[in-house]
Amino acid sequence: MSRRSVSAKDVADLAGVSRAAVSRCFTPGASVSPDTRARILKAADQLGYQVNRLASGLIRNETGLVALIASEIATPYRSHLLSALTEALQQAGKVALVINTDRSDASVERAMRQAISYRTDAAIILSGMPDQSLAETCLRNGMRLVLINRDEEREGALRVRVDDAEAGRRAVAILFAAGCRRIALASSAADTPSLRGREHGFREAATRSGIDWIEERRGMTSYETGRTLGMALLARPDRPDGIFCTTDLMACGIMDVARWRLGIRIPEQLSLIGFDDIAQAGWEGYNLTTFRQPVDEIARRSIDWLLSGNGGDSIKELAIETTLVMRRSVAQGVVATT
Amino acid sequence: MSRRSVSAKDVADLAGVSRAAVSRCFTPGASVSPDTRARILKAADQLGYQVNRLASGLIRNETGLVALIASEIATPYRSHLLSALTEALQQAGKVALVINTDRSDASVERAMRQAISYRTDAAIILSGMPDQSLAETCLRNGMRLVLINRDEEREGALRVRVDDAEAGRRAVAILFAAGCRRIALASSAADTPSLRGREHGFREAATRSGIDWIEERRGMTSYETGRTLGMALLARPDRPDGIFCTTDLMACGIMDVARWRLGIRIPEQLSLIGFDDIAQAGWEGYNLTTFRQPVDEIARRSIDWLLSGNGGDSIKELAIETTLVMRRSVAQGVVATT
DNA sequence: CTGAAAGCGCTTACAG
DNA sequence: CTGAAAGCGCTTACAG
Repeated sequence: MSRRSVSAKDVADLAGVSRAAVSRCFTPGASVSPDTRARILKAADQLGYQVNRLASGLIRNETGLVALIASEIATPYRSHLLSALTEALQQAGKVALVINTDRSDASVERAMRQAISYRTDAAIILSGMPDQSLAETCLRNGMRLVLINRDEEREGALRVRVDDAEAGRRAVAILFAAGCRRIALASSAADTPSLRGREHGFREAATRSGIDWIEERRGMTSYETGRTLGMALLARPDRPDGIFCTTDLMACGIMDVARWRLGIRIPEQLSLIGFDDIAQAGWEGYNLTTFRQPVDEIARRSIDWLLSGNGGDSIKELAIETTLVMRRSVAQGVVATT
Repeated sequence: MSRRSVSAKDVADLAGVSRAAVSRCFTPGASVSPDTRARILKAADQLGYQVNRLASGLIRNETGLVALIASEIATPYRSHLLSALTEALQQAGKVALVINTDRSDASVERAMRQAISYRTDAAIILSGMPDQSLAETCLRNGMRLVLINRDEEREGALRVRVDDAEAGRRAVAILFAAGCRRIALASSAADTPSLRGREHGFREAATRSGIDWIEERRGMTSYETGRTLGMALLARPDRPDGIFCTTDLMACGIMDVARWRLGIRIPEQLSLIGFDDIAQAGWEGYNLTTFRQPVDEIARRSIDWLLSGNGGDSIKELAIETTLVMRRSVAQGVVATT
């Protein structure tokens, strides 16, 4: 705020060269003689010179900034994904601008405008959805768009999708094979694309199998909601003996309520399957069987796409596969299912 | 990358005014007649104009960017703090540039250079420490510096400290009051200022009280380390009946190993106290008595300081108090201690 | 209130 | 290989 920082001009003066030479010295692949390069580098080091990315972004039309737009970023799954994304971005020489939203359309819109303001090279959206016109504005400005676990498509954007429905279907098969005869779907009322997919797959397979099933959907995706869900599902006389919970975080809540409040033994009296494979699912206190989202792969492939020029016919959809992580929250059934 | 985005010139042309007028229209407090303002706003909206913060940052010498430098950002405590900081920053009209480090000096240095490159208004450092000269470079450039839970001071930077040692001392008193007669300190080998403070307080109080105590320090601060610590401390015949663990995350590991591997009942056979009050500490499966770090307060006060001009004699240190959260991991002792 | 002009720090053809 | 010059999109005195 007070003093201005050292500029290329300062370095040029000290090294006895032109400003252009200094610029070239810091531009990969530009031609500078070894001698002047050495002089410039020395002067730069002496002065503590750091190229001003604001100015260079302005004329090169590439800032190195990538916006990460998400809600509930302190949540285990989200923070893991954010961390992977940030890391992958850094590997690629970019830097993450993280913008918190409250999942309302208005806040997503505000976030997108921020991204435009800073002329980020791309925006990766993990929650909510910008409307079509705003997305077009971004694309028109040359900004690339990645939508993670979103439903709708946006012309020119990359959609990253996980096989949610398939997981829901497999969960039913696993519970059935474990000997469960009355199963339940537990989910939040958040109504996001991912949740919908998992719910849909479950319902489809459960209905088709003819097995006795119920469902419960409440609140937002949180541990607390899991507890509510657990009480609603397990405090009744005809309680289910198997539950597929659309999120590990909620599954932890269900498990705790079952175990500590209702005295239900897991997996002997209740089989439970989650989704995400957050760190806690692997903790000894939970040992939750779940579907793992390959967070690092999602991050890596998203960033790869971002970096791979904007070829007109580049891929528009990335299908990511989850993998089943068998732990100890499902009863040993008659048949081992994978 | 392809096309350039719409600029103030475009808006000016459409509205039939000068570029300066457009600029003023988006500068709070600048004088524009209601009539021209309306025309400009209309044109801007039509064109989808968004002020270029790169350019404005360049001349105003204020970018609105704040760097958040931290390692292990997917960890419960860190992600919570990061989330609070991001949120507070947004409330203040700033935006967070988050930079991941691996806690090595080199990576912190790289992060700081990034921050300088983007001319962030400030940098908030949660892990590691930049060397003096680099910190001075930042300060000289008018960048403000906040050090959270760091030891050393940097002239002109704000240090935010939590009463770590006091917590360590109180933990000893609580364990003693709970009837524990052989207590242990469990910590990671990470050797960060916060950990050192908590360890120091514990040792001091334990030694002074004359109670029988041991300690174990291993690995990095993680759940897994907690399990290792638990095995080391609890699988021995003369195992402690009370443990103060410097981090909730590790305490969860200790608790799980005690309960599920060694069959030790908590709190009947073992009292456990953690630190941080991460979400999991409040989960029914853990119910961990711990010291809460007021994350939102830390974030809010740090940002307040950032915003409050750089008055020469502004405060340089912020002492934050933790509060004891009594849950159910400590045995009911003779006396209730708070 | 409003516009013309200068300037922030950079990069990039264009000559030499 | 190197420098002079133009220009990126903005803001801010300076006149009017």
